[in-house]
This record gives sequence, structure tokens and C-alpha cells, in this order.
Amino acid sequence: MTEAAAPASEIPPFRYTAALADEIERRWQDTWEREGTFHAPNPTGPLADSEHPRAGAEKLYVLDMFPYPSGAGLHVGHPLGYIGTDCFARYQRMAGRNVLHAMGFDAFGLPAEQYAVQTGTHPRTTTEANIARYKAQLRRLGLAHDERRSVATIDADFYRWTQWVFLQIYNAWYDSEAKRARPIAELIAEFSGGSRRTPDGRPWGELTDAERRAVVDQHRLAYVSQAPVNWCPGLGTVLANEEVTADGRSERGNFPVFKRNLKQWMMRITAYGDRLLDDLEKLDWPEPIKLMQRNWIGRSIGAHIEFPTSVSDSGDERRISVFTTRPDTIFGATYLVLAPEHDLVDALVPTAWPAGVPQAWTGGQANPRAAVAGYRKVAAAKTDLERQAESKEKTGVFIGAYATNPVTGAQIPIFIADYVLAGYGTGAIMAVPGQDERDWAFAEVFDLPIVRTVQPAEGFAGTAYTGDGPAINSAAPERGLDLNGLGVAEAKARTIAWLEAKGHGSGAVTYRLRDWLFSRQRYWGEPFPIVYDETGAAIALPEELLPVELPEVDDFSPRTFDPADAESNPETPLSRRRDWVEVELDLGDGPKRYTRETNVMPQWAGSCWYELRYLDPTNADRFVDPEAERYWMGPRGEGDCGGTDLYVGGAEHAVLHLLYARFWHKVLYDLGHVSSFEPFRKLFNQGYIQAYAYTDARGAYVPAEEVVERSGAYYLGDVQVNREYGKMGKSLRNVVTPDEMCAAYGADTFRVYEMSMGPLEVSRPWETRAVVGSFRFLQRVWRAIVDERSGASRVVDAPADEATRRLLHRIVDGVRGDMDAMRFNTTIAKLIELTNAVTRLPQTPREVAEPLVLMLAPFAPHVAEELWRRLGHETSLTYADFPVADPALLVAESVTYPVQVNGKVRGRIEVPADAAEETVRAAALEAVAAALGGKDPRKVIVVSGRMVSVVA
RNA sequence: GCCCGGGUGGUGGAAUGGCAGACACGGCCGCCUUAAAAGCGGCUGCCGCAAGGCGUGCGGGUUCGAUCCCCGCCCCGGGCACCA
Repeated sequence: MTEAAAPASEIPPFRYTAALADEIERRWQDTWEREGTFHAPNPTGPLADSEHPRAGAEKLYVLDMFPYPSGAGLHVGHPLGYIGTDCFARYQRMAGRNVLHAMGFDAFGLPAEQYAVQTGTHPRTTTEANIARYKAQLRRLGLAHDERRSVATIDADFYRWTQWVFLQIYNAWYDSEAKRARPIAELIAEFSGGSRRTPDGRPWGELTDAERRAVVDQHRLAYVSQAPVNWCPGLGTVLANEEVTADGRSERGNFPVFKRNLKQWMMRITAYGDRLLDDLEKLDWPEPIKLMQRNWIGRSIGAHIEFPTSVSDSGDERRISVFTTRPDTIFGATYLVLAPEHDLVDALVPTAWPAGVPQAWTGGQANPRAAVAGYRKVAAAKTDLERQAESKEKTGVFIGAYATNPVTGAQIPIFIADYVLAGYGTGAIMAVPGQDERDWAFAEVFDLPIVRTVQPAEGFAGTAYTGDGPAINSAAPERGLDLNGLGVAEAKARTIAWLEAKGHGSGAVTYRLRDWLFSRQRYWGEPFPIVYDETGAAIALPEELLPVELPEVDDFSPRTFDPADAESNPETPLSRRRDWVEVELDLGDGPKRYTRETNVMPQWAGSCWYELRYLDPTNADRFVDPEAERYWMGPRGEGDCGGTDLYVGGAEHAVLHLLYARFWHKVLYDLGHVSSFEPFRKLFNQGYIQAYAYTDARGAYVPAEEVVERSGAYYLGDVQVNREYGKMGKSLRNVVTPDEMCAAYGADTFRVYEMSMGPLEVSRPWETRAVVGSFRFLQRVWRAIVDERSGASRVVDAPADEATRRLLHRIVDGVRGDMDAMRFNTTIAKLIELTNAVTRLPQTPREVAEPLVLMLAPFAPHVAEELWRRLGHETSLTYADFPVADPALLVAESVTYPVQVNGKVRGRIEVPADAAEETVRAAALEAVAAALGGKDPRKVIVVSGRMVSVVA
């Protein structure tokens, strides 16, 4: 032994160091895996276990939004929510519940496909390698998942059931009377039995096969439509409305998106608009997320009103149907506006201007047809961004035709203008400038009449008045309608009744929500279980032919185009595999040749139902066993929606994933496949961990970990750099990984740090140098129980002193409350408080050491298991009872009251906890006698157990 | 423009009508050490030598008492955006 070895020996041999943490953590991770510690028993089936300590216990289903396994691996921000749910799940297990917590992978996605296009590596190869890496990183964090239940959406065993759910949706229709989906066979039965009328009234038996199929297909919840869709040439695929940003670009890649009429698969989510909206009431979700869904669905209640038009050149009588939320303002409808692309425009435009048309209405054109064509051309050339920028400036052109206001009988001009959208309502409005800002602005530009039909409030100085008030100028006694004096609500009801009685319209509801565009021209997604026959009709494959496996291809790329080439057409990667596309099948009428659907499903498909597969991941006969679903997700009584007990993830999925998943779940509910009618009962949005990034004078990012702060400025060496705050990312050179933190301090320290840095729902900056505080905390806990020099126990069986015992029970009580409410940061603060108190004691009483270790276990499970063992326990603490406070010890013996005089603390008194109010009052007045200066107080308020306030 | 969420020490945050700043980082001082690191202990909102005063974005209000409730404004973050 030489002198050189001395420094190392100065660290006490049994100190809780990173090396010891690492050893403990890996050992316990192996033990948990070997013993299947976190397996949650199902009520029946292969995952049932009647011997399990929680078999038959009250259940709790805790769910994370499962990740897309990206090639970059995890940074410290990613596992925040996962650690949060893990701490909560571990606590709930100790509190007696049977907790289901699993982790899977949303593994179809664009990045692996784009990588494949660049390198030729199969997306499956990349994705599976990424999943393996994620699993290793997550395992290192000690997350207590039931690993038997892990699924990946790319596994054929999984997507077989994604395809199966698609078939359920395809083979269903929405019965708007019953307000639920029903099997398509029941619709066909109604048609053939004659209880339901065919669209054109002919008996079902007289329709050809093709006609029948067309009628049925019009009702399906998944259908092919030739409709305007979002075509993104830069990505080579179409996109859902939800995937297009407000300025008309793709959310992913930021490429321009164009409206094109293309044949695509759609999902009839609009049929569920009402229920998706109304059932939000049942959900325990953050209010802002509910609001975003409400806004996205955008239900408007109003009326459809029919306006007869002047007879067109062709001699047809045409009526224009408008949608309005303000039928009560119909007396003020002084013109109509159609969207430029509205179907009726061409039929209505006459060849020549009527007499006396103002020059400003004509767009400077010699005849209406030229005016319409000219306006359409200008409107089409505008990008969405330009439209927005110019949204204040109203443009339009008169089409040369007039309509009749059904209530006033007045001839009112018809315009086209781009402020009316083809895709909303009927694509036409009655313009009421008196009560609508946009109509007012348009009326001013074209000098159109403005009639107020609601008396503005006293002192109103604006233009259009949209508030409530009595109706004015709204009587047509000769037509049987008089609204004058009525409030808005009453006037609406009266008008709708009149419209319906006279056949001029009816009450109506419209939605902003559009049907969901469900096909993508990509490779790396679920193939559709659909083939086409020689007539081009779509035919669903029978269940026995599932899964339709994704074939191998040489070229993973869809054909992409110049991002600005709006006239290009999609071409799918699968369409190039002709030997896969052309297939011979016997679908009941002998072997025939069919062509496969070559689109694939969007990335959202797998995430629409994965939470159900966790419940019964090995089931080869059903997507989920009904009993397992009822146990884990079933309603908890009359009116309850059921669903997972907790769902944690980022707010960025507020509309997309959460709306689609709710929709699928409701279809499955209607068809009797699940007992819950909402998938996620409680939603919690975790915040994000963000980071500082630094740029030098050239704007290039410099390694964030090498930057130091000196007197308020930031330096890399001697060079001053500029600080930015935002995401963590490779290109920003500010990534910190959980792996680095585990190596430097251990997973337990990392977990404690992430949970202690703030409330789970709040975003906050990462600060590596602060992690040491959590490390010191765990070292103190360790030191309280293990002697650093000898490794011997410092725990004694002698009882704790009264003060320590009271502190313990107060902390236990607080910790329970905090854990139930997922306030992990304040829980940890309390545990630190207790630890700091114990640290000051010469020895650690067992009656404090054991509950401390148990309360620490959800956050630092490895070191807690290790200490639990050193405390003499032979089994894992996973199912040990979480400490309970003794209520008798929560009542303080004496209370210190601050005494305020005129709102300022001027003294303190200590009195027995059960002192009468008079006693407290007298003691308080005595304590502040000096401040009162001999005067009698005007008022004395004694807040029991809190404080005394004296008004001098 | 409209709708949400939020502004508290040098930093992350705590307290939701009752002693503002729990707990932690950082900083300062000390112990240990030849020294450094680690660890441990003390102090640390601001002004002031002190007594004391001031202090939760700004202005007002309710209250014995307001970070908390109400009204008006400013700033930051998010969502929606001609939706009839």
C-alpha cells in the first residue's frame, strides 16, 4: 500500500456514491424483472394471477401517451411524465390498488421512412433498433411497468387489430335517430325489408347491385370520397385538416398545402360531433383542452333559410340555402353572399348586367360572367397567408342576379366574396350588416343598405351590434311575423317556427369539424384491409384474412414533387409492388382477381386504441377481452364514462390524437365491443423541460455545458455569447440525456430531481448543476440508516422523541395529501424536511426510518428497496403499506398565535391548543399592550388556531 | 382581433383569505484537508450600522387582514382566426 492510494480511501467506504447507486439500481432492476414485480393481474385469462398481492383489489389504470421512438434517443425532458406516472403508480400500489402501468411504442411514422428513403435501411430495422434503445433507457430509470403488456403499433400482432377496428368502422353506419353507430347489415336489412326508404324511393329489390352498394357506401363510417383534400406535394401525401397549420402549410415539414379534389378514404367523425362535444362534460380534463376541442368541433345552432332567386337565363327556378346563427335578424338581410366556388353561381349568372348596376359592383367587367371569372381567378391566386393579411379589406363582385328576402319580399343582390368559405355551412350567407361586423365592412365597401334589427344598448357607439336587445324594424304583419320588442333568443325561436311553417327553412346545427381524411400516400403505415373488384368497388376483407401485412418494397418513397407544384398527383409506394397489389382471392363467390388498396393509414391509427390492447396484449382471438376491458376501464356507476383513470401527456395532442381516439372508442362502444364510452377519464398535461442554448457572434450554437455565467453575462472561455431559451435539441447543442445523469448520480437522484423541480404541469428550465441537491438528499437518507464508515445500521428500536414523532405524523399526513393530488415537488420537500430532522439525531429510530423509506420509495425506488432490506425486510416494498398518520398526533399541544395590530404582526403568544377564545384574546391583548399604547382596541378577531387580529 | 394559462428573492419554486419566500440551487462564512474535490454546519428578499421601513407585474376596490377575491391596465406563453 503506497501513499498514492490514500485520497480514494478518504471517501467513506459505505457512502452513497454514484458508483454505489449504479450497483444498487442495476441489481434491483434485475430483481424486479426476474420476479415480475410489476405484473398487474387481470381478472381472467393468461395474465390473471390469483396469488398476486393485489388480485381482486381496487384497480387503477395509469397511462402515458406512448412515444414515437425517434433516432435521437431520450433527453432529460422526455421522461418527465413517465417518471411522474411511475411515482403515482408506485404510490397507489402501496396504498392498496391493483395498478396497471405499461409502456408501448407509437412506431409508425415519417422519420423512419424518410431515413429509409435516404439510406435504403428498412424502416422496421431503424424503428426496432430505436425501440430497443428506448427500452434500455427507460429500464435504467427504474420505471415499474408491466413489461408483458408492452406493444408496438408496427407489430403485425398489433396492427392486425388496428385493421380489425377499421373494418368495424367500415362495416358500420350512424343511425341519427338512435344517435349511435350500428352494424351496416342492419341498414341493409332495413332497406330490403322496406322499413327504410331508398334515396330515390325505388324499392330495394329494383336497384342494381352497384346501386345498392353505392347507397350503402354513402352511409359507412369509413368511406371513399372524391372531395377537396389537403394535398402536400412536398411530402407527396395528403393531410388531415388537423395536420395543416393556419397559414396553409404542413405541420410536419412546413411545406405548402393545396386544396385538390382527390379520391381518398374518410372517417365520418362529424356524425359524432354532438357526442364528442357533449361528453366533454363527463371528463376530468384540463378546461383549456376541453375548450380547444369545443372550438375545433365548433357547433353552431341556427337555421337554414331558403332564398328564392330571380329566374336564371336557363329558366330554372333556383333557391339559395344559407346557414345563419341569427335567424332573428332576417329583416336586416340586405344582400346574399356566396363563396366564389359555390355550385349555384354558374347557374345564376346572367349574360348581361341588369339595369342600373353601380360601377363598383362589376369589378370593372363588361358582363357578369367576366366579373365572376375575373374574381375567381384573383381569389384562387391568393395564398391563405395573403387572404389573412387582407382579411380586413373586403372584396367581392356582384353576380348580376337577385334573391328575394322571404320575410320582406325585397329583391336583394347576390355577391360572391372570399370572406364566405365554401367549406362551412352551405357556402352561402345572408348578410346582415346591422348585426355582423364582416357584413358591415362589406356593405360599406359596396354601399349596400344597412338596417338595424336589434336596438343597440344605451351608449353603443360601434358599427355592427352583436349584443342582445329588443328587435326593431322586424315586422311583416301581412306575412304573419312580428318580432319587434322581442329579445334575441325569443326572436330566434319565433323566426324558426315561422320559417318551418311557411316552408322557407328550418332550424339547423352545423359544425366546423370536417370528416377525417384517413389515407396517406406513404409506405410506413398500416395497410388498409380493402381490395377493389373489377368494377372498382371497395370490398372489405374478412377478418380471417387479417393481418394484411405490409409488403417489402425496394423504394420506400412516395413520389414527391416540387413543393409548389399544386397540379401534381399522389403516387403511393405500395402501388409499385404490382405482385402484391394484384391478388387472387375467394371472397365467397369463387376465386377472383382483386386489386389492393395501396394507401396506408395515418400515424394516428394505432394510437386510437392502444390503451385497450395493454389490457389484453396476448389475445389472439379478440382485440381485448370484454372482461378485462370492463375491469380496467369500465364505468364506475350510472352515467360514468369509464376510461383510463389517469392519462398523462403533452398538451400538443389536445385536438388531433385525443379527438380521434375518442371517436374510435365511441364507435367501439356503440358496436358493443367496449363498456366505456370515453377512453381517458382523467387527463393531465405535464409541462416541458426546456433548456438554454447559446450562440456566438456569428449566430452559431456553442456547447451549452461549456458556457459559464459571470456577472449577468454568458461566456464561452473569454468570448461572450448570447443566451436563448427553448427546446433541447442536437442542433442547439444543449441536449442533456438521462444516461449522463444516471452515470453522474444514479437514476434515483435523477428521478427525485425531476419530480422536485416544480409542479408536474409546469414547464421549467433544466439546470444540471442543481441536480446535486437531490443527490445530497438521498445521501442524507442513506447516512441516517447506514453508517458510512462501517456499513453498520444506525437504526435503533428505541422510540422516537415526542417532537420527532409528531413531525413524522404531520409529514405522513401531508405526504398522503400531496401524493393523491400529484404534488410531487411538495411531497419531496416534506421528505427532505423529515430527513433533515432525523439527520440531527444521534441515532435513527426505526419508527421514523421505516416510514421514511416507504414514503421515499415512489421517487427513489432502488435505494428505498436497498434500505428496506437493510432494515430487515426480505420482500420488495412494492406492495408494503404506505404509512398512515395517527390523527391523535396531528393535533398540536400548543399553538403559537401571531398577533396583528392594524394588519402588522406586533407580537406572538403561545397557548394550549384547546385554549378558549377568551383566553387567547386576553393573552394577545397583553402581548401587544405596548403597541396599543394603553388605548382600548376597537375590534379583536380571533381566528381559531391561526392568528389574532387587533384593530386599534 | 377573440379565447385560455401565467407574472412571487440572483434561480427553480412554496403558501389559494390568516406570520410571504417551505424545500432546493447558487452565493457568502466556517469545519474537515498540506491542498483541492466531496461531505458537514451557519447566514442569505430588498433598503438600513441599527431601530425600523419596503416588498408577490402596475393602478384601484372589498376585508380586521389580499400573492389569493373583484374592476381596469401592462407584459409573457399557448390556442383559434372572415366559421356566418
